[in-house]
Amino acid sequence: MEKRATIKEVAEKAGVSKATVSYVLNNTKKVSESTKERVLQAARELQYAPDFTAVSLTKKKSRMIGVILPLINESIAGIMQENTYYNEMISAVEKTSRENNYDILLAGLARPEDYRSWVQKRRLDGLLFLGLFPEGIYREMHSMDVPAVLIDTYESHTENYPAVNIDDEKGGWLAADHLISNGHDKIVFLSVDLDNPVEKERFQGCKRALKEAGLPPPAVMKAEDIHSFESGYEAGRQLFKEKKYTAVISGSDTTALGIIRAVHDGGGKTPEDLSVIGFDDLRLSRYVIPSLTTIRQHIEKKGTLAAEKLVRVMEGQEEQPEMVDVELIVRESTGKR
Amino acid sequence: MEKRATIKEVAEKAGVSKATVSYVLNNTKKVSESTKERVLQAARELQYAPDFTAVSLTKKKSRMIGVILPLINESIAGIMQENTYYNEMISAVEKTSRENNYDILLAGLARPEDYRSWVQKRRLDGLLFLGLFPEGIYREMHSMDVPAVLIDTYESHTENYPAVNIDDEKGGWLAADHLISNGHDKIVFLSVDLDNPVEKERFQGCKRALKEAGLPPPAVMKAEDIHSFESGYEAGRQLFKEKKYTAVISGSDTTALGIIRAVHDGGGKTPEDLSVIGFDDLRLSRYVIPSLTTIRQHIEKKGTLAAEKLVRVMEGQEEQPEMVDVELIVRESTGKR
DNA sequence: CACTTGCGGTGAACCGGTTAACCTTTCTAG
DNA sequence: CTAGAAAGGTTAACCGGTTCACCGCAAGTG
Repeated sequence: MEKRATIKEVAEKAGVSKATVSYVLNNTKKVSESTKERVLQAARELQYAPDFTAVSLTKKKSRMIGVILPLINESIAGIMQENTYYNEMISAVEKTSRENNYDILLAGLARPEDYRSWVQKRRLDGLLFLGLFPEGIYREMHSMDVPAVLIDTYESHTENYPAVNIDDEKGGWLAADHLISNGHDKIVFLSVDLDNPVEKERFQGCKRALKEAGLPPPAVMKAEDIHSFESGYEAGRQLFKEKKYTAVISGSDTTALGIIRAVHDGGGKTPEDLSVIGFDDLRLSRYVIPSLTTIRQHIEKKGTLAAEKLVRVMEGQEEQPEMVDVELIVRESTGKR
Repeated sequence: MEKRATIKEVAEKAGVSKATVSYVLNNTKKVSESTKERVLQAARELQYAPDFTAVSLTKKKSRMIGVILPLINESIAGIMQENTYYNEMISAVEKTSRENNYDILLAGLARPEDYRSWVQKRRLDGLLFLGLFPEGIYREMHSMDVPAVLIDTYESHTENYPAVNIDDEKGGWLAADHLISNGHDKIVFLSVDLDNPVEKERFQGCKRALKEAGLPPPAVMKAEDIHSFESGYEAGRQLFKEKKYTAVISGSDTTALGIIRAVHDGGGKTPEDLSVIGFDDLRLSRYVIPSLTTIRQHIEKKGTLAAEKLVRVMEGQEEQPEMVDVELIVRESTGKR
């Protein structure tokens, strides 16, 4: 229908040159009040909005930031469908970005080389990595000199990118300490991979708590992944069958829910048969039955902080890593031994 | 660090003109095998990826689609954090889009005029509306002739945009019928606004089921919104206090969870004290305790369908509305009267 | 009164691609 | 042997903005 108006049309309508229109709209050079008014009027009437693809070309800034999510089965669906952690994060990021006039592009990318070409193609001004990615990626990104902020990653991998973390060690400690003070001594730590820095930190925290209580390090049980209900369910089934432990520390609330369900299906009860402690404190965690004892991390705050940090980095400022505090939230899924 | 390579550099390196490079890369004109090889080689070595902002400018296509979410409190957070329905949808959309070489831009827009300028600024090739928006928006969009596909909206509003729906009437019917055949006759329908076409359809379905069973139309109870745990909790609290009804039909699984929790907190049990039936069948619905009886809509399928439809519309094809089937999933949150 | 200065504005190059029009060579056919 | 077509490239205009260099004119200066 209507064609979008261009700057040329606005210029003609206002009887000035393209340059003047640009100066007026960007407030980037002195223009007399009267012409300014004429230009603005014309722009308004034509419903003019500058074409960012053209602007990006000259300014070399797209005002878009890429938000990169981990893939499960070649798709971000795995993560977004199962674990609302990411959703809470994304919404916070979207909000902060919009407030700073950035649009966000959402993607899960498969092959490392896709990252580079994505950034190049879209001229992304910055990148937000949600979670841990293969190490090579960061180096690759670094070599193209694109601002980035990392969430939930540790220094060993970051190539000096600023990161936003939580205090995972403390989280692990809080979880273990809570269980210990409820009389548990047969505690198991559910883990996908203790080499993952996040899990490693949490595990360190657990160990420290147990040590402080004069107990040996916790047992470790392998899980398929840290995000899904199903992997929790599977773990829960085994734990309930073996009956070797009285408490389990799970990597996420989502997984905790799976464990609890498995215990239930096996005929057991939470926390009577198995105390379960989650991680994250998702929205739903206070509503499920039993509600989840969990380590709360302020997800929204983390997302906001990361986005703000990215904005500053894109503006050329130096930024330091930041650590968000965690907190133990005691609810119904854990109990006295 | 490294500057991104431009087509000019590739051309020089390969000893040909910019045009030739473009022809080779887009396979849009005959070029001899030998030159083609040289060009590809040069492109590879320089890690060249065409700049989409430049491409968009000439082709007048950005290969980006905008995904628009409803706002709660000026942010999409409200919806993404509470109700995973949207997340499941978005992931499906992202996947399908990527497969078709489109990137997605995520946004919740506040004022109607923002939509227009957003589309213009970003040169969006198409729009996906998730949910119902103020009527004026669609007209506005229509006037700019941008392809769009609507999800969960009904004709009265759509200005002839193709839409992807579920059979809400049937959903309502299935829910009511299930309850009736379990002996319930004091059923309440939880609703935000019966003028909302989605809710209206579901309510129609309920009424039909009750009528077919020789019962009067169901009572209606007002809820704050259809998406949040909290609005369910509030409703549940009241319902349990009044004890006038034996079963409630909720607008979403999220809300259902809130209801169940409220009953629990009041000292009651689900389904013994109140049968609760949800809508959506989210991932978590089979894991919570009690697991939710619900009307399943294949969310992922809906998202995929909608994205595919949008791709076709953007390619100039005519498209018809589509309706996805729903299905009753019986679990633990409903029981015999 | 001639000479700078400042104001308000314009022209044109440029960003990085695409593509229509055109130009050489070489091949084919009459 | 020559006209015409096909093959393989190149040139240059264009997309819609931004911005640098420059320009005309009125006001200020010595």
